[in-house]
Amino acid sequence: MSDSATGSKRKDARRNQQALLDAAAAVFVTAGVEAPVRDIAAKAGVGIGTIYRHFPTRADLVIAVYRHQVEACAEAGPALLASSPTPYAALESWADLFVDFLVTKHGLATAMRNDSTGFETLHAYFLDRLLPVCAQLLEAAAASGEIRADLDAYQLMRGIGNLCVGAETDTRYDARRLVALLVAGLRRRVG
Amino acid sequence: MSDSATGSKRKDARRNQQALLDAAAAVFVTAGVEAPVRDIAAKAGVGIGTIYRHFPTRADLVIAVYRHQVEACAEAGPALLASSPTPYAALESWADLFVDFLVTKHGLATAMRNDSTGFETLHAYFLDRLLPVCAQLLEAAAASGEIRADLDAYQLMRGIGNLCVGAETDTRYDARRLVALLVAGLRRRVG
DNA sequence: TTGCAAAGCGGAACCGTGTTCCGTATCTTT
DNA sequence: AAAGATACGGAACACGGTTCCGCTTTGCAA
Repeated sequence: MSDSATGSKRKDARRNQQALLDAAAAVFVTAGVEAPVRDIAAKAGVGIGTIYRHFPTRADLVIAVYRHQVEACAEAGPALLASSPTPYAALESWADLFVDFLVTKHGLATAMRNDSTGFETLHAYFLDRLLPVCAQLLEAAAASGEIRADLDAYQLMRGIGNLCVGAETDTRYDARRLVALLVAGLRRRVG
Repeated sequence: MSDSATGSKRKDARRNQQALLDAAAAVFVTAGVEAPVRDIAAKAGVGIGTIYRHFPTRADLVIAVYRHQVEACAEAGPALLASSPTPYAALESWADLFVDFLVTKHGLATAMRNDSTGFETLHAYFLDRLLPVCAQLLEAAAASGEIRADLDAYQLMRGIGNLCVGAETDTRYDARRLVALLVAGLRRRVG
């Protein structure tokens, strides 16, 4: 994942990398994840070349900015499983958490679906980190008999991600609710 | 919606418009809905200016190309309601139909979510035409007591559309199934 | 048939974005 | 202080959408 690991020899390089991370975080909030690279560079007070040296692809930058939150989301999985009354309840809560994360990051979900720019890496990162967590929740809920076992974690993750697309720019659309409905669709009937 | 209504004075203008529609349809199949405008113009054997004169925005072109199929989808709603055993079954079938339409049009769903180019018009067209149909199905199924009545047609439409994003480029992802699950989530429990 | 105004055409040119590349500046080490 | 390594900046290029305007075609009228 590039040299995002903050370990460089030169002081200016480290300073610039941090400046870029800060600038990117700020710009992402106001202008969305797809903000022009030039804007981020400008905000950080560095040239365009510098941004590309530190983060070879846009995805690397986005990942670096959101790494902590993705990590938190991943760690919440097992935690919820331990603290919830049933595995299904844990799955519900985790889905909520994940949706919140996607929706509050202006355009993140949309960006990840955008075939255009090299966002496949981003997609891959999310999958790598969160798929196992989702799978664990899904399996637990299936094992407890609360849900059907015929949907794999990959599809559920993609489905949740997709439902979040554009959620932040449309007040008539409530992604969290639709995701809840989707998860509810997994539930065995009769209950 | 522009002069898409094939009524022009000059013969060459009408010919070119048809050539553009044919070319666009062909290119959409092979290169997706987001194919470069230049490619479509080239395929039709006309200049770039011509394409913009006939279809002021990309969306107008896309709409013109798919108008028939959208129409068919709209008309299928009432028909299914009449021919299905229950309103809920009709809703299920219609969702399937709609998903098929979106998924088989290379990138249509994705394009509609793409904030970038003027695809809002496209979005608006789909909504105008299909929302009432969806609403009717939803209301019927709610009235029959098969589903909960607390999700409006707009959100369901958006949800279905979103679930179809990227479905054609990922063999591990089955949009139809997820949409079925979402619809199932509407169902009242207990059965 | 011919003339001519209206309608339509083509594509060069412009804009905004991502990305590359290399001469120059800065840092670190000795 | 000098030299080598490292990083920087931003001009330049690629690409796709869109505009604009001089030129061509068409159809009507004389």
